[in-house]
Amino acid sequence: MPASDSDTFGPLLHGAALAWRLKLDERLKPLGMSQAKWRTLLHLSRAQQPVTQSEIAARLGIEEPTLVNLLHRLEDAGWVKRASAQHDRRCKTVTLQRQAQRVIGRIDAAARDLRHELMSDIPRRELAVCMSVLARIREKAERANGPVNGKRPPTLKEWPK
Amino acid sequence: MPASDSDTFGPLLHGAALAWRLKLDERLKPLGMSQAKWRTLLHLSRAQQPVTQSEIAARLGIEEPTLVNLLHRLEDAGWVKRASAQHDRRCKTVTLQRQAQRVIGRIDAAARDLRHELMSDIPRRELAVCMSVLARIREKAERANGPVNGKRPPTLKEWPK
DNA sequence: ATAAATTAGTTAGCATGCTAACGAATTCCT
DNA sequence: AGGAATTCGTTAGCATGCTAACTAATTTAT
Repeated sequence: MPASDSDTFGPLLHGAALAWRLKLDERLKPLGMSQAKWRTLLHLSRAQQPVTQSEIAARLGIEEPTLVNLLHRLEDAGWVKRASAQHDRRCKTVTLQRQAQRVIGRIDAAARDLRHELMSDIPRRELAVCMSVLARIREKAERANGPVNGKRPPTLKEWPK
Repeated sequence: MPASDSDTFGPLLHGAALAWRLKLDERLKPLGMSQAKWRTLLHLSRAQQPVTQSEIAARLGIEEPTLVNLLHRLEDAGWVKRASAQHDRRCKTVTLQRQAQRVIGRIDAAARDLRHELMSDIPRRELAVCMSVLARIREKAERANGPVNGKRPPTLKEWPK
């Protein structure tokens, strides 16, 4: 079933992304997990060194406040622990709890299964084309003559009045 | 710049969708608009007949409660008005306000411009392949052996205790 | 005719994302 | 040394999506 003309690119893109996330969330829910949380844990489990919040945010491609929120939920549920770093008291290091290390394999498996189900019968070539298109679009959307000033406007405190 | 192997499909898909939405929101913000609101208005402006909420939700591919929320904001901002339908007192019809009809052209233009900027230099063939891949993935993610029971569980009231 | 089922919309509560603005700590520059 | 700038994490407030559970109205079936 080819994508019809009435199905324009924008909605199709958003719809596919949303449907994927919801389906994964549905599968992970019995494990007390969700996509965003899982991606975070996955990154932590791969890191050899202790990791700071800004590193995680950068790696996941989300903003710091978003991550703070996410970590709150992960911490409340006992998946991770935060501690102040000694070398720099601004930083906090985030580490996996025991429980998380034990369960993470099963969670990864569920995510891998879904990925396989969704993409396995799509020819390699088509997938490659699709990815390159998406990469170009994301690239442009992230640049695309944004607000004229590349720099953020000064904070109120800097211009006190 | 081809999508690298390290950029796996999932994050790429979500990233592209998010980046697109944020960029459009950024452009529409000066007009007091956003992607979700604009899609809703667009549908209303195309409809010849008065439209009910469930029709809109179905057309936009979102759930009813999501739409209720959206309409609240649109109504508060004076873009649309809701009224009870005569033929069926359960229904409400949603109509565009004057103000909306006047501005909607400019909003569409902004959305069209962005679409053009993001996709214009991508070859037609590649776009078609990408869309067909996305359609297949969305399709499967929406079905993909969900919760075993195709029917929703009964409400508490139906099984009073 | 009436009890049961369905449909339309709502409310409540959550998840995931954002920007703006801020405090505390560190680094940089003179 | 000391003020300015930067960096890290936070809070507050919003937007967009979801599911669960509800009320009110209508339709269906007995």
